[in-house]
Amino acid sequence: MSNKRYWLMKTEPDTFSFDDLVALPQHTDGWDGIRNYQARNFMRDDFKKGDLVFIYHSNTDTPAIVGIAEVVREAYLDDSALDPKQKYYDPKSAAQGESRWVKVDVKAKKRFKKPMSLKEIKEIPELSSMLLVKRGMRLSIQPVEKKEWDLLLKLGSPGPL
DNA sequence: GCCAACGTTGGC
DNA sequence: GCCAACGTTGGC
Repeated sequence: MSNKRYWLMKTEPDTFSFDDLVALPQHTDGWDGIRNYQARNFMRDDFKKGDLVFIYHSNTDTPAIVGIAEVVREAYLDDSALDPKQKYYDPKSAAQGESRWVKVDVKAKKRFKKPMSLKEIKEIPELSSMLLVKRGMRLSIQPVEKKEWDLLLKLGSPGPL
């Protein structure tokens, strides 16, 4: 487990919040609906069981990192792409008969006692390397460096769910 | 393979 | 609601 990696996943709290994840059985859900190749490739090729993930609320009043989750199941097919009734329906996948997208299962572990807002993160020079603060960076799944992770952990004071 | 048009993201 | 940035699509 020495090669554990760290990640950040965005979610829009109006659609699916950290609290929604916590409320589920085992605090666990499949992270489906990712429809971007770069994000998919991270999940498919690099996400390993035991990796840790910051959950980030985007497109909301105060965008912020709000908690921590753990990867509990590695990549498997995201079949929500095949169902026309689903929000994340993907006609191309349906035409192929197999989803081109994948999901992983994540389990909520800790809640930041002090959510780290995007505004605060931007004010910390040591975090200027984060993809999150780069202009125009919309990637919904991003790698996080260990030193960035450790600093955010210290600042966010993670506690029980 | 190029690239214009279009759709989405997401901060503000 | 605005709109810049970016990704995808599809005609050629």
